[in-house]
Amino acid sequence: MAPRNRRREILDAAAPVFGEQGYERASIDAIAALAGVSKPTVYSHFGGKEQLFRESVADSAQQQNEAALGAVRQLDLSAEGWRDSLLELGRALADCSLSPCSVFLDRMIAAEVGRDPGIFETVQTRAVRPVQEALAGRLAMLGNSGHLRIDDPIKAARQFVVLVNAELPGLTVLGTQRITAEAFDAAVTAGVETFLRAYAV
Amino acid sequence: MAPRNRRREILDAAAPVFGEQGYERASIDAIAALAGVSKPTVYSHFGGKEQLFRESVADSAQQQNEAALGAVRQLDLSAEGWRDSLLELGRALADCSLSPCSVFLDRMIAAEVGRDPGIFETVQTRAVRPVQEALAGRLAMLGNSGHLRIDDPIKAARQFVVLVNAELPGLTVLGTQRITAEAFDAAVTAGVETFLRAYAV
Amino acid sequence: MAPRNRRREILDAAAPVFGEQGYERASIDAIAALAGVSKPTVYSHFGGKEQLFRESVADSAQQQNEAALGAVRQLDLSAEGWRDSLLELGRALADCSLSPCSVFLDRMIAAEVGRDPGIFETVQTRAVRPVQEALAGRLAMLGNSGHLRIDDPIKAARQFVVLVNAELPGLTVLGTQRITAEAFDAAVTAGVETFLRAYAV
Amino acid sequence: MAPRNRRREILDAAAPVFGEQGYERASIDAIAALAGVSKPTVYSHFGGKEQLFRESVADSAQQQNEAALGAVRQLDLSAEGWRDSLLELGRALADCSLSPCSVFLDRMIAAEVGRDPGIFETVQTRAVRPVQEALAGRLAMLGNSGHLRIDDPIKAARQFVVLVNAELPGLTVLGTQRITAEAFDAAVTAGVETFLRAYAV
DNA sequence: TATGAATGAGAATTCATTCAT
DNA sequence: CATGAATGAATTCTCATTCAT
Repeated sequence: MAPRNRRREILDAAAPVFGEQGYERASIDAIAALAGVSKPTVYSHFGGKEQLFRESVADSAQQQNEAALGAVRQLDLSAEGWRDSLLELGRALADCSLSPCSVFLDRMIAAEVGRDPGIFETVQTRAVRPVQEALAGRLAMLGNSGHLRIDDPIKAARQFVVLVNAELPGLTVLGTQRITAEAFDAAVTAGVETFLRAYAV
Repeated sequence: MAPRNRRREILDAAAPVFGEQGYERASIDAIAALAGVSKPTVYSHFGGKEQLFRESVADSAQQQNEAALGAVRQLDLSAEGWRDSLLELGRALADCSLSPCSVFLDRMIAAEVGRDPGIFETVQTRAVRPVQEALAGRLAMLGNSGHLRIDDPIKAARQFVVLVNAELPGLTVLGTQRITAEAFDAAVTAGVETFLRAYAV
Repeated sequence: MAPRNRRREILDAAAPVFGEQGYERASIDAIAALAGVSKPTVYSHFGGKEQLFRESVADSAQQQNEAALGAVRQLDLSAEGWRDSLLELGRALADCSLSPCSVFLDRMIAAEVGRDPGIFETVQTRAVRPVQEALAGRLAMLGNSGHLRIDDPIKAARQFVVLVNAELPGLTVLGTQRITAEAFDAAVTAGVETFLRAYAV
Repeated sequence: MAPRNRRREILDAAAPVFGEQGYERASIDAIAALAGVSKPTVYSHFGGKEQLFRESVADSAQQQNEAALGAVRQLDLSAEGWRDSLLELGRALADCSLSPCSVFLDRMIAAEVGRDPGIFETVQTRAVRPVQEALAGRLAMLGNSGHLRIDDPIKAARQFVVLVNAELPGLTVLGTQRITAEAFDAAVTAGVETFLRAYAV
């Protein structure tokens, strides 16, 4: 009844539809139906499919950002806890990568970057870089504490992320298949261990 | 006149069209026109758009496979040469990842894996795994020679690949933008160095 | 603040929008925006697009009527002045035909008479016939004074009008293009002269 | 069965639909249905609504041209017959003006000239001017034979046409209503007589 | 086998019109 | 009264796919 936040409802419907069907196959009809509104309402709020798509990507990037940033901020820098906490951070970031939101983003930017290069920049700016920089900052602190040997914190952060995620695309068929907790843990641990072998003092 | 290899001509036309436009936007008309044949000819050879797409993906995966396998086979295992050669292999694999063929595959898989998970398996089987296994074999040999400490060769191979490619998507906007030779070299070198820090004896 | 004459404001906005875009293309949105009111206000005042259109046509016909009637009333019937004055009247009527209001009416009638024959009758009753009758009356007086040989005043009036306007549609592309004063004068004069050759005693 | 001339069939269907409904209201659906073909066939033959419209107008102008030119060519220039023949020509031209084809053209150019000024020029070039010039030629011959006093043949031709048609729009509600033969004859005769009073020697 | 011509199904988008406030 | 928000219906256009030749 209460027509509270149509915009929010439409965005929440757009993300999974775009994510599952892709930009072209996704129909405004389907998004409107899932949002429980009519097609013209979508148009009056977003202007058109392309704009809705861009806003949906930006919105998902924002959510992605917040989730990942939260994880990074919880990294324990203490001498006793940092190793376990780094593994935990690896798990959290890998979990973020498997979230519907992130799977959606990955698929969309891969598929649509040719048509609209702007979305790549959007996602980089809103989600990837902030997380990378936050993570780089933490790694630098671990460097300063003498726990890690960090020459270039941004590079190290990027490598941490790719190592942690190295096996997941293959195991989850790009996020479309479930995975056991054990397999997940093993994959993340393998990445973190290699990172530590390369960077630990 | 001589309709020698219609099939080959159509596949060669399909890859760039699918690669640039994506599955949905690519039209059989465009592919037929680029191949210099008429639409029904495409249908008589491939049955339909979906099948043509699958065969195009498989075909590109095959090419991708051959290029990458060639690079792996040239890895020099000698005591004097293996380090430089490993860096060279990193460059070659990263170069493969930026080839139109590979960019095409990445985009297609990302876009269509939801609709047809089979293509992921196709590409894994035809391109990713053979290369991974070949690379794993070489790394194992370097382990046996005492140059590297390789516990799980497949895992090491996967990590080598992700480290080598870690920076490239960001630098090239997923393969859509050119990059200077210096930037390319620096990115690859950073990956190989980290790999060596983690794995070298 | 004072919502004095909403009705008038909407009619004044409707005429140019209908005139420039045509019935179908004209949107209530555009009219409401130009009038500075909201869409439902238009509906509460006029009931719907069709009715608004009819009222707009009737309103324009009224204005057209008044302008043309004014010109006819100024015809000088004196022995010395009637010839020059008749030419002047030709100019005035031709000028009316080129007014935005008249161009609007012509376009609307042509476009919509099939859908709503009533608007033709409206315009005939409110604009065409009153002018024709007034002009017929004046021509009859010139007949009575022995200056013209008028058998059927209404017919003569109609012929006067068509002769005076004979060249204008072609020269102005149905009122959409400007025309020089010389070309205008020559066109009107040619019509009046032929009228006089046919009707002058 | 025999898919002889789709193009012709579509044009023959387009004219009445555009003529009765106007450009905007006319739907490709309706035209396709009347032509007995499917929508995409219309698109493959004409590219789009706008182009179909232009071709339809040009086609109607051509038909209009041929009918009217035929009438003009039959004008009898002999001393005994020219007066009766001129009246007959008036009837023929007036009849042309009431043909569905001509009514269509008049409505379309009036309604759409603002949106697409090109159609006005098309109709002028293909239908109006050729007829005007042919008629002007004939009137000039009657001038040379000493039957008429023709100063400017083109002007005379234009005036002949407007005089002959002066009453018809009003009587037929712009060609949408039938008219008795008597009324038609009286209207045409009135126009021709006035023309003769102005131009006969 | 190759093709020109045709089509059925479906997509984005727009707009007159109506409620709830 | 005036309005912001919402919708049902309709329209143009595209495309994969199929016959008849």
